[in-house]
Amino acid sequence: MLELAILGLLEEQELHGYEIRRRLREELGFLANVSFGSLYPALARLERSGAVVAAGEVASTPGIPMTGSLAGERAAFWPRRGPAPRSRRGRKVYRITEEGRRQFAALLAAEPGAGEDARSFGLRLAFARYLPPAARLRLLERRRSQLQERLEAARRVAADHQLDRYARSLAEHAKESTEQDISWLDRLIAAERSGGGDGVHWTPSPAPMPSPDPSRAASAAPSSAAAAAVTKGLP
Amino acid sequence: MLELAILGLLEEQELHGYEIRRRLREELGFLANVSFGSLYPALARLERSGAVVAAGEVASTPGIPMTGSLAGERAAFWPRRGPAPRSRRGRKVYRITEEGRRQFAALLAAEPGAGEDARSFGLRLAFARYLPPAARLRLLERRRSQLQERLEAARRVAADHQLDRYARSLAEHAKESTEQDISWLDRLIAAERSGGGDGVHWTPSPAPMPSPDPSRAASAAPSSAAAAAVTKGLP
DNA sequence: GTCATCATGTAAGCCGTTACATGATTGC
DNA sequence: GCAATCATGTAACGGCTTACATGATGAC
Repeated sequence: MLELAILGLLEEQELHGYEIRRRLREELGFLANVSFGSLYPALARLERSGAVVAAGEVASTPGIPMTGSLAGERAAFWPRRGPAPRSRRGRKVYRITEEGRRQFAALLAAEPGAGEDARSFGLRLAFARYLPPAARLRLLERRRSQLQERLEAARRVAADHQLDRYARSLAEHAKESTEQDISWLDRLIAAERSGGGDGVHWTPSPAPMPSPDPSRAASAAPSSAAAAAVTKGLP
Repeated sequence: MLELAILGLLEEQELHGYEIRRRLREELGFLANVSFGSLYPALARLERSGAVVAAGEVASTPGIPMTGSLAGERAAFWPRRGPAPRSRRGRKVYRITEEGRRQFAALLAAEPGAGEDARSFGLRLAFARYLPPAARLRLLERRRSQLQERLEAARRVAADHQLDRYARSLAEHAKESTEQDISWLDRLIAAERSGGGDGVHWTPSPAPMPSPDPSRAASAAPSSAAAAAVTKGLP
């Protein structure tokens, strides 16, 4: 989960840990309170598995040899957006690798058996543009059928006469918001079926991206995949 | 959390582990997939801490001495509701104690600093009838202010032009459902303020309940505090 | 010079999950 | 007798949180 979110953010641009956390908090509503205690170890894992590299290390991609000037090398990887970097030491800017893109695509497309909650779905939807249209549709429909089941359960509960006012109100509210979630999904699915074939919204994730062009970090970014809390899950 | 849910269910009637899990799944939408691997250890902890006792053991409440016939003693604690008990061995029927009621009241009233998510709130609301009116109001208002903050964050995100269609849709949906949650809460708060003072809905939890009357298990129960998933949290 | 913020990390521990192991009861 | 369901538990492990430790930079 965290890995997926991190890789998704890094698909767009290079970032350092602190900044990743800020985006997680401010832009993705779910995962709002990931702490450094889980973020940094996650980054370390990703680095060990070869999914990301810390800036300055040009990975094993040949063609861009190190100059020998570490400082110069690192300077080239400072994030360009935002106010000029203020602190320039201690920051470890991470970049996603080909292997990382592969992992990202795999995580994104993974169809988790039972453990798909709203956070997981929301996260995947936020990065849905990296998903091939068919997988996107499956994601939406899988979610829809889960919500449908939940709706039926909610209806059963709400039908219980014996609930006190609080439990009843809770049950009815649950029923109603599930209904609204479903109709939202239905709109998304319809849009996907009709206009979806245009391919406009598919940025193939494991794209051939042979030379890690530094200018990409500065210019690419259709902005962060942001999207606040669908989840009632967190604060 | 789990402890709170278990104690809440046991406030109403005696139950054995398997049945507790069934209710958790079917009636409380959150906590839908607690597994035995967490449920049984939780029950064991509660038993060790004196919050619950297994049927047959009359706790340290004097006045109802053991007859010596264990089988007879246990028979008196089979749950009376539902179809006649089919399997009659291996079941450990738990009953809440005075100490358990104390713990329940404490857990229910606890004001968790930051870690209050929808599950936690939903659970507390489901058992809100055990909360004194003032605490109930605080619970609702605390939740409202959290949602208010979330709404503002969601608005900021939704205002971002650069979102792709999926992230945008997600952000807008999040904004709208948060708005609806807030207006639902506002209705609850209003109801609480006006009609709330009647005391009708307060069953003081740590009530004096000196002799554990077996008939209570059969007759009391204003039904389980049930209420399905407010949480988008789980399946 | 000191405070707030930025920035990275480690250690302990909680809470829960999956998977495994066991056995009784009922229906066929 | 066998399978399904009911019923209880243990063991290993995973992920995330809290709390702690450290230090650079910039503002005042």
